Amino acid sequence: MRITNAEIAAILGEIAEYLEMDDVPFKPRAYQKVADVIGSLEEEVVEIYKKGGLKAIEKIPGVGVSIAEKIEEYIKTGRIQHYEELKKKIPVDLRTLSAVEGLGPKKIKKLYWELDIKTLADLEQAALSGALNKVDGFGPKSTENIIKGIEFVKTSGGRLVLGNVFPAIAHIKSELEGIKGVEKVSIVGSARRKKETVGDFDLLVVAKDAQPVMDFFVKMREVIRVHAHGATKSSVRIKSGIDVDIRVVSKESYGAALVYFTGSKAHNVLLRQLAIKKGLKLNEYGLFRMKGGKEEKMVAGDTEEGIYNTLGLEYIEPEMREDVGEMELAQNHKLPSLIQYDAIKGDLQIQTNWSDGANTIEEYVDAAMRLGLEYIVITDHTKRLTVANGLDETRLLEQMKVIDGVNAKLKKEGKKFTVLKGSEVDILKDGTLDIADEVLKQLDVVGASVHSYFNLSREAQTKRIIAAMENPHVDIIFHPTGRVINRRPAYDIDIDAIIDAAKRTKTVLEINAFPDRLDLKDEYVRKCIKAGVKLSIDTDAHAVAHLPFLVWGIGQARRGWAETSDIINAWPVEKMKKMLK
DNA sequence: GCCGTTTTCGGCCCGACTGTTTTCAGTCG
Repeated sequence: MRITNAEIAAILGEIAEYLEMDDVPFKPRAYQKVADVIGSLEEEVVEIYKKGGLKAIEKIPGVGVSIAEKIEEYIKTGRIQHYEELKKKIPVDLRTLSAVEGLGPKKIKKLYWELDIKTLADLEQAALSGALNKVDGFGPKSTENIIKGIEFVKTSGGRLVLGNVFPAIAHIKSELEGIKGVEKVSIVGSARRKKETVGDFDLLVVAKDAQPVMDFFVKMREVIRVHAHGATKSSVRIKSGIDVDIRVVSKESYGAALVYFTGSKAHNVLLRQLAIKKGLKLNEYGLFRMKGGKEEKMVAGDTEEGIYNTLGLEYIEPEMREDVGEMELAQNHKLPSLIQYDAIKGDLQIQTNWSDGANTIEEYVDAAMRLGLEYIVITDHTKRLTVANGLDETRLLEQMKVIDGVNAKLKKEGKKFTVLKGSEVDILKDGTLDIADEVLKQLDVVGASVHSYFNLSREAQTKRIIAAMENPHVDIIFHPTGRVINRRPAYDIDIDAIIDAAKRTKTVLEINAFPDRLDLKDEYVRKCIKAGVKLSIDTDAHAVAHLPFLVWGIGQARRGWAETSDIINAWPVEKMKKMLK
């Protein structure tokens, strides 16, 4: 069983919480910081250790001698003595108890000492029996909130897929925009950074008078619970099970507030530290020049650009604000120029009712034209995928003739839109394909993907996919890692070997834009770009309603620092066709 | 416990809201 980064991050995070319980100064932050870094690290810590030993571990940002030794200890022995000792002292299910809203390390410690509460079940019993009420600092209100918090931990738990819950927040945004006196409403937080999953939504509102906004917000029809209802800040849970936080600021502070509430937290900490170095102070109201410990003058605040520029930085796009090296690039004015949200010219993966899609080729053409695309590629499943009514060679050839007909009609009507011929060919267990080469070579775009034998060994799975890339007609590997967020992990593959092979065979790797796929994920996108491997952004639409999913794929590409030159379907179609095999 | 173009010692990001404490700690983002 491999030791994962998530596992190491979780333990370091728990150490931070234990230290917090004892009011240890500064160490909790050091541990928490490393936990965050490792939680979002590209490379497996185990691999880093295998390659470079203890010294390599120490090179991870935030890791010094002491934490590096603890990580080594964990890799070698499967446990960390220091952690075991902390846990022995207060043997509680820290992870689960911390997940209860309003419960932090101090309260967890207190409840353990006073009532011997170790688990969520203990906590629930104490809350329901009224025992909780009698503990100093816990009143009836706390008990009530804890009962609700326990319910949420039990039923939901975890983050939701951004693309799936986004419509709910978009609706709330438009409702708020209708309130008199509201000048602007922005969706901020991880949703603005286009993280693939979100724990909550954050909204920023510019309005002269905050009270009417607060009152409207907590009384909206979709609200099922109000966590907080303050003068400028409120927080609720809505019917789709997600929390929404709102904050009202004045126009002068809009840029500072955007920066602050967009995050990430780690990115903000870096900005603040930079401000201090320059004798400034940054908060959600603005950037201030300091004198004798007091704010002397606001030097920026109404725009994000103003904040970044005054700090000597190039403007950093939200999708890059993750403390993964963007600050240094911004200081040196070397940020990549990210692909724009309107840059995609055609969709390279679409399933029609020839296989398991819901709509006809013509219906996709209409919908794609309305969205401003210039072309689409029809890529129905092939014969091995019988459940999807996959096409064999005969039906595929037949479909090509139909597409010729559609194009002729478009031309006759004077429409500048093209339908390209493609396929989503199945990669069989041994890496061969389920459609003959002489048919594949007649297609404009051949995508190949894995839909079976997800559990092959890393070696066999990697070899299988590379074999498909070596086929002279395979242009793109669709959803290269096969993960489905919150449902299924990626197949076990050696991603570096896949990327090397893609480079060597001039095969494109897909960024599948379907909200719960987003496959490749952001860190692999960055790896591809570093390696010079080209990418495509495709919806994998199974209905015309899925075509707008492009936005999630573009978001993921931007999180991977992709530029227009990296994404083949952002190029003129002729240039793209020339690049394909 | 970590870190360094103000430092190898002495710092370490900042503010709102809640609940219960009669003046503020804890939690959250």
